[in-house]
Amino acid sequence: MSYEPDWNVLTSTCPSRTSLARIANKWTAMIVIVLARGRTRFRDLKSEVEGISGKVLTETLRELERDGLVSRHAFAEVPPRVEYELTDLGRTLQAPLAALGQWAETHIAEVLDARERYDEPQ
Amino acid sequence: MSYEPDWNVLTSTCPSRTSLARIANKWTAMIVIVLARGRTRFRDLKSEVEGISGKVLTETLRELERDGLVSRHAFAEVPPRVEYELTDLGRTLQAPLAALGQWAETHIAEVLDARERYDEPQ
DNA sequence: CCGAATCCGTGACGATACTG
DNA sequence: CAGTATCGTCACGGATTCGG
Repeated sequence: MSYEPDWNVLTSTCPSRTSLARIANKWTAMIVIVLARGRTRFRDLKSEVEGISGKVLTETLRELERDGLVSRHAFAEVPPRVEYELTDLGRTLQAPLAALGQWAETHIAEVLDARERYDEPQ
Repeated sequence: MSYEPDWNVLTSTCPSRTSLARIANKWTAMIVIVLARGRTRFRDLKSEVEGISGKVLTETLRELERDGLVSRHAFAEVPPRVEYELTDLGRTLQAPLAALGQWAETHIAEVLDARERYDEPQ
């Protein structure tokens, strides 16, 4: 669990970059932000992360499950019910990704101003 | 500068989501991590962010400049020299994105273990 | 030579239809 | 309801060329 300085995301062949690619992603950020509130069913996740398609939600959840960040709980019912929740490892991502979401919301006014200035040089 | 609760990255039409999409990105994260060390020229940026193509680096820097996170300084020399640095706004992103990079490096062993378990169920 | 534009292939993403 | 499958589109990303 100690920090391993040999791993460097800036090195193209370093495995840590594959992990960065997964977590530095808008869908991942939004899904983790919602899952931070607690165990959530697929359907609710889909409606809370507005605009995500079922396909992309499924794929992203699979990758997060594969990386050990999310656990999947399926119930043998009709209609089916599947719930997802953050693992202990996933919960360590909660704060960093919530910070990104907060940043976007807090600084969007400055960003929009900058875009205006950039888009109309005159 | 106060937090504006009307802005919500989970809402598909909220402008803050476009900002999240830009910052929750692996290339953005790596570029900001390198720029955090100080003003850097294009060529050095390209070699420090291993594996990034010139095209993607140019495009990402343009978008970061447009969003007011990075400033561009071009010199009329031969060969050309262009330097990039974080703006004040961009520096507020330094900590959150460095945290993501740190997370990837710190937890990669656990992630790799999880992948192994997921990929060979037996 | 460095920075950026151009060309083009691949893969991500969304929409729809269908199954258990 | 929770996927899976298929397809069409389009942005991302790499290789190459251009410009200064």
